[in-house]
Amino acid sequence: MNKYSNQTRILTAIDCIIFGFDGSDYKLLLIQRGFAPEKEKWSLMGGFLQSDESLDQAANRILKKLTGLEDLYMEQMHTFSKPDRDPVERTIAVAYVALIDIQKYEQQISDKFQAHWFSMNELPHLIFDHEDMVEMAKSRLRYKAALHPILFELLPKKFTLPHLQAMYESLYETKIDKRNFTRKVLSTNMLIKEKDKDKTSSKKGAFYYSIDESKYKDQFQTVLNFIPRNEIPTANE
Amino acid sequence: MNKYSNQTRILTAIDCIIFGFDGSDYKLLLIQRGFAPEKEKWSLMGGFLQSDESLDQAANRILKKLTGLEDLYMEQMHTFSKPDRDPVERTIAVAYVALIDIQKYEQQISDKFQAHWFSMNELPHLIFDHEDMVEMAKSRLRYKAALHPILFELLPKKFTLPHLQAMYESLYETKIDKRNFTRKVLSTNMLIKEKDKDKTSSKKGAFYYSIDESKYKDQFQTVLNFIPRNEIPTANE
DNA sequence: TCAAAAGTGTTGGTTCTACACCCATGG
DNA sequence: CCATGGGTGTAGAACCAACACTTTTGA
Repeated sequence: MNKYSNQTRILTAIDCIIFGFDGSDYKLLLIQRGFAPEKEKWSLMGGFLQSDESLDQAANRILKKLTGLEDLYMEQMHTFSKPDRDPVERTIAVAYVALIDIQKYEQQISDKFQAHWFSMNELPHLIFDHEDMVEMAKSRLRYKAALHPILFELLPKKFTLPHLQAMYESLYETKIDKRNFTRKVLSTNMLIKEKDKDKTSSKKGAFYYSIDESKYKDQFQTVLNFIPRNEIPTANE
Repeated sequence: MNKYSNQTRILTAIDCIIFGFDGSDYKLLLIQRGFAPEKEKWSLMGGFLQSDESLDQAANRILKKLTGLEDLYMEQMHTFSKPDRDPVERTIAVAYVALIDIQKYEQQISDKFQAHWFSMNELPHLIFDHEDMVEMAKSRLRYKAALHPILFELLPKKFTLPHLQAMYESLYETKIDKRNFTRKVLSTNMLIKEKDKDKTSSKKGAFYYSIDESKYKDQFQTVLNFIPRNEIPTANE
């Protein structure tokens, strides 16, 4: 097999920005780095691309190893490449964004790995350019969630309308009228009303809803409008 | 300097999908590959990432070398990584999308390089996974252009409203009502009406317009609606 | 003089936002 | 029995899509 000559071969890392929502705050799943440099500092979950796998495979491998979870919503976000971004050795990093249901994660594993959920507004300092990655991921999430029902990936199987609304209000740091919000959300027909109620946050209790998976998939790419127009953010990057 | 051990170091390529619009058709700028394998086959403009540059720098370097153009609209799209995508040697490829004004390109160079504009619907076979890249780029362009005034990057300094409308109609393969279209476009205040007319495509002639750069930049990230709702495509990827 | 493309307003339907009160219940 | 959060309808404004005729002028 011929080879390209006189070209630079470098390391490719994969870093995962993992979002969760606990009912009132957005969270990021971070780990304490187990090796030098920056040992014990907090970082995104990451690893190196191996010779026989694609980036998607690598991202799934890494996420499974560190959280035990598979088949998550995950997509490639951006490749970071400043020559000095890793002081050890030239490395480019492909950032992936995953959205996961915190409850599922907590059932799956507890502290097998030194992973920890941090509130978005109480993040520790992160190594390398991981803070840049997080910023871009937040901005992309805000952009995308304004147009597509992507935040549903963060929800547990059963959730309430107030829970859903809190998720949008928190992401956009705004208040939304609950009558308008309910009407818009239900008009998509993506939600199925359950018979039971969540009584943990009020005496009256709020009905649970679940996702109608087939309608959800159909409509995933359609452009929605859950957020009032003037709250739509100023796009990605 | 310590190094990470036992990790795979691989080549990183940059490939550029370069869109143009000639007044009636979308075009892609392709080159005939000058080295084996697949010598003389058509391919996207590409090159390898060097040790001292970022991906953005590399993409600009490659584009300048091959077209002579600088300061183009260009953004990173996606990183392709199937292990066997390049039969010579494991290589990941970061695809960039550029939008350029064909007229500017034609002034700048002619055939210094074996580059050629192909109509989107008459593309030759491309090497490796370049056809996948083109498909993704088309789909992303359709998605993004439905929401942001990004197609303006394809226009010459002076253009007419029928020209602009043809650009949208061609991308979405649809007819748009010219009264509604004109009203929407002008209501953004991004266009400046010139005093002269383009008489090449009608006897009456159509007034030239140009971009109000500052308003364009302000509004680049706002969500527009030039395309009727039911023509908006089904999103990226 | 006529063919061919440019330019221009209105109306009806839909969608959006703003807004306030009653309901159910656990304590 | 009352405090707390859940649930629901309407009206006015804004926006959108559909629609047809007049203008200009080179050939």
